[in-house]
Order: sequence, then C-alpha cells, then structure tokens
Amino acid sequence: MDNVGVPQSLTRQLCGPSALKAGVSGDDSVVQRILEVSRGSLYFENEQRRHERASRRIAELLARRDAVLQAAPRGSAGWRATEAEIDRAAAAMEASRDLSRTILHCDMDMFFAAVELRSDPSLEGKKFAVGSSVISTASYEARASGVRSGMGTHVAKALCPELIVLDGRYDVYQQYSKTIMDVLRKYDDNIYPRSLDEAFVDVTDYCERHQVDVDDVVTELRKRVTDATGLTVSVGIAPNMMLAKIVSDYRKPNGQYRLPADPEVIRSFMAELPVRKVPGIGGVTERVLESLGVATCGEIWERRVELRAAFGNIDMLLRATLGLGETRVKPPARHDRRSCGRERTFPPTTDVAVLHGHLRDACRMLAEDLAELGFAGRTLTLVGKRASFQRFSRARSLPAAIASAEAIYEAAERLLHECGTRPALRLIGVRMTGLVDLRRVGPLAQWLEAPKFGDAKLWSQ
DNA sequence: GCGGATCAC
DNA sequence: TATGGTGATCCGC
Repeated sequence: MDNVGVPQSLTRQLCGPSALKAGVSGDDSVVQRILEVSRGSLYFENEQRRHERASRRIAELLARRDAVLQAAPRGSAGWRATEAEIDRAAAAMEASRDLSRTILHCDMDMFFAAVELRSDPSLEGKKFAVGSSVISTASYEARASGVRSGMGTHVAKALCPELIVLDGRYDVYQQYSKTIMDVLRKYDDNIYPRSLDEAFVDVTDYCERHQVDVDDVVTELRKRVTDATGLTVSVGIAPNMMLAKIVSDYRKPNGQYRLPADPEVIRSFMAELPVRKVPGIGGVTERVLESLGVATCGEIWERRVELRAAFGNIDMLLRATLGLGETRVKPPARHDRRSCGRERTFPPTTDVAVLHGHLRDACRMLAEDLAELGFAGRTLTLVGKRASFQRFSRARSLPAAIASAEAIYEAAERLLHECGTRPALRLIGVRMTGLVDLRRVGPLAQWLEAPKFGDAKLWSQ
C-alpha cells in the first residue's frame, strides 16, 4: 500500500487523516497528487525526518514495554499488581464522574469561508478558501477536491487549479465572533470561547430556569446565531467538555447531536471511538497507539497494562477511555496566561542585517503586546526555523522581569549571537514566559526591569 | 530551567 | 515562486 516508497504513516502525516480512507472514499488521486507536488521539497524532507524521529520514539516505547513485560509477564503477580493499581486509579476517576451538567460545544461551520460568502454571494457553489501561504478554511466545494485547512496553498492549487484563495480579514471575523459570543452568553454568562469560531456553553441552569428541553434550547440557540449573523453553527451536547467537543462534529454542518448523560451509553460510545477523535491525541500519538495494538478508546482499556508499561503515566488515556472530561465551563483568567510571543516567516536568508531587522520587528511587536496585556517577563526564548524547516530555540532566564522593546532586543540579539553562524533562516521570533502581572504586582516592583537602563547588567547575573 | 516534540485552532 | 502564527503541555535531562 506504499505510494512509491512513501510509508502509509508518512502519507497520512502529509495528507491528513482523510488519506487513510483513500480508495474507500474513492480518491486515491488526491493523495498521489499531494505526494507528487510535495516530494523533493525541503518541507517534504523535514516531514520525513519528523516521521523517522517519531518512528524511533515508537521503537523506544515498544522496547520499554517489552522490558517491563519481560519482568512481569501477562498473568504474573507483577502484572496483576499493575492491573489492580490501574483499576484503583480508574475507580477513583469513575467515582468523581459528574453527569449533572449539560454542556454544549458550539462550532461554526467553515467560519472564515462562510463570512466571505456573506460578503460576496457570487462565491456560492464555488471552490474557494481563505488563507495565504497555507489554507485556513476551505468551502465545502473545495473540500470535495481534497483541499484541507493547514494545507500549503500551492498544494491546494495543484489539487484544484480553479481554487479561489482569499486573504483573511481577521478584523471582520472578530466582529462576527463577538456577535456570536453575545448570543451564546444569553444562555450562560460564563461561556468559554476557545477560538473565534468555537465556544463551550453550560446550559444546565438555563434549562432548569426555563424548564425546557436541551434539544429545543439548542435548536433555538442555533437559530438565533443564524438570525444574528447569517452563518450556521453545529452543536455537540454532552455531560462534559471532551464529549461535547467530539460530538459537535457528528451533525456538521448546521446540525446538533446529543450524547445522553447515561454511563452505559457513554461506555459503548467510547468503546468504538477511534483514539484520534479524542482532543489531545494527534497523529503521532495515534501512530504510537496503533503500534501498541490500540485503535479505539475501548482498546485503551483492554491494553491498559501494556500502555502503562510503555508510557508510565496513562491518566490522560484512562480519562479518555472512561469518557471523562471537564464539567466546569470557565474562561481562562488573566493570570492563567503562561506566555506571549511573536514570530514571522520570510524568504530564507543568511544576511545578518536582515535577520536582525526581523528580530527587531518581533521584539517591538512583543513589547507592544506585553504593554497592552500588562505583563513583563523573566524568561526570553528566541525561536528560529532553518531554511530546512528544522526548528530550534534558545532561552535565558533573567534576574529581573523585562518588558521594553530595547531590553527584549538586547537579550534576543545575545541569544541569536550565541547560536553562532548558522545556515539560512526562514523564521525568527521571540517568546516571553515567567510572566509578571504588572497590574497586580504592587509592592513586588523590585522584580521589574529598571525604567530606562540596566540591560547589560541583567546578563552579569 | 532548557530544548525538543506534540497538539489545537 | 516554494507549507503560518499563537499558545499550551509534557518529557527527558
């Protein structure tokens, strides 16, 4: 089943999960075309390296599993002890299961593309997408040609020569998003917007107060969103956020699906669910699990002892197989922020003056963001990507938090210099962590950067 | 604390 | 001509 020397798992990595269904869904030619366009590019070679690294990691995990299992073979006392320990952990998780909440995951249908369609009705029925060098969102007609979000635009054009690619208008999307979120807030004043086009809503209290059925509430909610925006939304209804998110896909577009708050229903739902559907399990973890004989969440439970031997900590997987998830919908608070960064891609160059220019821009923008957010930071990370697409980073923690463009640049330039002469770069950026909240810092001001000077001193210790 | 890797959107 | 940007988390050291 190889595509001329390209392993199936790499094909999936390059073409997306839908490549798996190639042949069944009828379009092997899409996969062929993507490989044809990609092969030989630096991007493709980097994906090959990543694929090989993942393969080595899989081999290590399997070796670890085998070593543990050799010491405690299936059915031995050691095995049974491990199994009992896992079962106790699972029982504790199970005991805390809360089925009392009714949570929605609202997900706009092809959001960016749908907004563009509103602005320009002549796009109706056409193959079009929003994006620049990569596709953000594609119309359903474009998707039929194999165009996917995250795909390089030149690849998308190769699949679909008549594809219309529009620049994103993020200020417009933001306006729409605000309108949508305001509608959702009529049902829960504590919604959790996960992005411009997605939000969790807890409708438990709303249903109780109005003595209405959740299915009817959601039907009405979707109508209100559509009335306010002209856009459609799909909604998943479940007793926790993980399950709601999974099922918001089940009636897309413009539909709703409810997973009952019934332990037996949830159990059988999870049993057959492919692990890739679980938020947090991506392509690599899917491959790892596959090599351990696990394709569905039900199999996580069946193979829990082996998984434990390979991974060590499997709490996340246990929660997934049990269908457990967060039940308290809450938007992240200011102080939950961990980092703030800026990075930019440009034509690969070794020109130091050009690189310094990009670095200066990134530092200035980061300083602006920090000022707007009211943070300073103690650790600065320089990030880069070589022309070969390999990423790297260099970090340094400072004795005092900094926030000014000058101090950031001073530190960043030093980090770049420490990297020595390097091959051409195609991206450079900076990220601040160890954030200090300037609006709450009060008497702790001594941790902060001196107002105007002190840059060089920060490095002496 | 650092650097790489993975994941989501 | 040539595959993005922002933020989070986890692991191994």
